[in-house]
Amino acid sequence: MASTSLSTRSIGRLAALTGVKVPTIRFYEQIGIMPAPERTASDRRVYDDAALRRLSFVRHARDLGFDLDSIRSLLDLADEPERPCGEANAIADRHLAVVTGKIARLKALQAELSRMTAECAGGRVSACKVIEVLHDHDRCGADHGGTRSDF
Amino acid sequence: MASTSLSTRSIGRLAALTGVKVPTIRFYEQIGIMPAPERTASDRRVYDDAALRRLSFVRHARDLGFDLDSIRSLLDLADEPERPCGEANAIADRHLAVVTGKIARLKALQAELSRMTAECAGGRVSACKVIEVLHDHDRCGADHGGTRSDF
DNA sequence: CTTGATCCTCTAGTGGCTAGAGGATGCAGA
DNA sequence: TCTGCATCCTCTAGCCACTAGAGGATCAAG
Repeated sequence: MASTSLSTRSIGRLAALTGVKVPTIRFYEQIGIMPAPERTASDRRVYDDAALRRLSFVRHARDLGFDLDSIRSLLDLADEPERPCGEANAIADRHLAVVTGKIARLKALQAELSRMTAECAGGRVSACKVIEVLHDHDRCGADHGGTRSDF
Repeated sequence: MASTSLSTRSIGRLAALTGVKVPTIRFYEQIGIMPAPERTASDRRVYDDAALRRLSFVRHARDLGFDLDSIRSLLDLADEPERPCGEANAIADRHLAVVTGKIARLKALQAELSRMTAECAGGRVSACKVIEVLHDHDRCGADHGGTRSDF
């Protein structure tokens, strides 16, 4: 195991170290993702190394697109090394499926959008393929039937 | 020109025809995407064919991932067929670039996530690749440096 | 001592809806 | 005619993950 340094830092320093913005750190504290840290006499937050590790974890998970609820579960798991890791895998798998689905939908959109813009000759709106496709969905390739959900 | 039928319908019927939910139609009216329609004596909304066409347009544009601000611009353009369509094309092109960027980022995430889950042997959390990668970003393939933005 | 960076709390806004309260109206069957 | 349910109305609040700004205290450098 590496030596555990015992330094502390302000919220701004923590923000710089992790790439998480200062208001976001306070927000994470408010919603319980980060624990309330110690304070100086003048009420400033002081973060220890555990906080630094935890926030880095959160940041990396957010970078990978996990929502804060999943991150809460992953943090709980990370705190108990003896538990089996099936749950962590399940969370990651679920997220992977979501990501894969999004890619598929976005690719369909990409195809449709490039068809739209490629076919437009650049005349007047009355002859514009972009507007036309939007007006008359039958002229659109794919069937984006039900779920708009998110992108 | 095709014959313009002169039928009308309730908000529920309009919702069924377009696939846009009733509260969403009211919301679109509130924010000015849809104009305030005529009302019956008992204050119920009555939609004509122009409203039906406009809402279908909005729905298709949303399906393609355009945000409501872009849709506002596209609606303005669609209402003036004599204007040149360059602006419509520009909006679509900008959106296409956004979509293409999202696909690229999501593919990187997909690769990282599947690597994470594939390498996990299914033991305890202490040996879990998923948790490990999240803890130590250096073991992660890609560099998701700055922008988390949206997914 | 002054200046400017950083910190504090608090509220409100973003996008694009969705959910629910609390009530009025409309329409079909018994 | 009554009953009951579907649909409609307005209004407010909530969702996610932040972000922005007001209004003020404190700190560190020159």
